[in-house]
Amino acid sequence: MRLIRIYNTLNAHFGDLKWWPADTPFEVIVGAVLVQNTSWRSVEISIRNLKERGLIDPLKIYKADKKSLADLIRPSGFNKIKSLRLKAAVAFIMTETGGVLSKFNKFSLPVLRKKLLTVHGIGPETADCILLYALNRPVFVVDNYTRRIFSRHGLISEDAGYETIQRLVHDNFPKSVKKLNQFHALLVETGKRYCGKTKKDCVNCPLLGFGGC
DNA sequence: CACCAGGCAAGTA
DNA sequence: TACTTGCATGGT
Repeated sequence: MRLIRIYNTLNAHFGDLKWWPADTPFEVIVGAVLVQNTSWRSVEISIRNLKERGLIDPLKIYKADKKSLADLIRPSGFNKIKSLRLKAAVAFIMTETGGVLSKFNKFSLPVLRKKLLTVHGIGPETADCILLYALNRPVFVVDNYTRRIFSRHGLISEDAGYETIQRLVHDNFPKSVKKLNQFHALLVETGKRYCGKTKKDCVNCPLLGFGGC
C-alpha cells in the first residue's frame, strides 16, 4: 500500500522525530489547544510562560484566573479564546479523572474520543492529538498538511472530510501507536518544509518520486 | 504590504 | 446540512 511506502520514505529521510515535544502528557494537552491554527514556535513561548508560573498542572489551571491565564498565553494568539478552552479542558479532566490522566484508561477509545469531542475547544484534530500523543491511543491525526500531501498524491479528493481521511489510514496502516505517532509527525515536518501553496515549494520534497506535488 | 501558522465555534441560509 | 466568519499574535 502507498501509505506504507510514503511512511518508509519519509521515515528514512527524517529519522525518529520523537513527538510530541513535551515533558508530560498534560503538557501535550495544553500544547494541543495552544497550537490550534498557530505556529509551534509561538506555542513554545506560551508554554514557557506557563512553566515559569508552575501552571502546567490541571488543578493549577483550573484555579487560575482566566484573565491572567490569557495574558500568559498571549504569544500563541487567540488568547482569550484559548484561555477559555484550556479552562474547559481542565474542567473535563478534573471531573473525569480528578487530575490523574491515567484514569482515562478505563474508557474505550471510541467512548473517550466522543467524550473529548463534547469539550468546548476540542475538535477532531485536537481530540486525536490528545488521544495519540498524551494518552497513547492508536489513532491517526489528520491535519491540513496531511490533506495537502494526500490530495496532491492522488490518495484523496481535495474536499475529503476529516473522518474519511482518518479512515483511509486506519484501514491501510498499522494500528501501532508508535507508527501513528511518527507518521503524523513526518507528514507535518514534510508539509512545513515542502508543501506550501505553490508547486515550487515542493522541489526538494523527499516524496517527489511518488509523482510530485 | 500580504499571507500563513500542527482549528474550532458560532452565525447564516 | 453546508458554507462563512471571527478569533490574535508573530514570523516571513
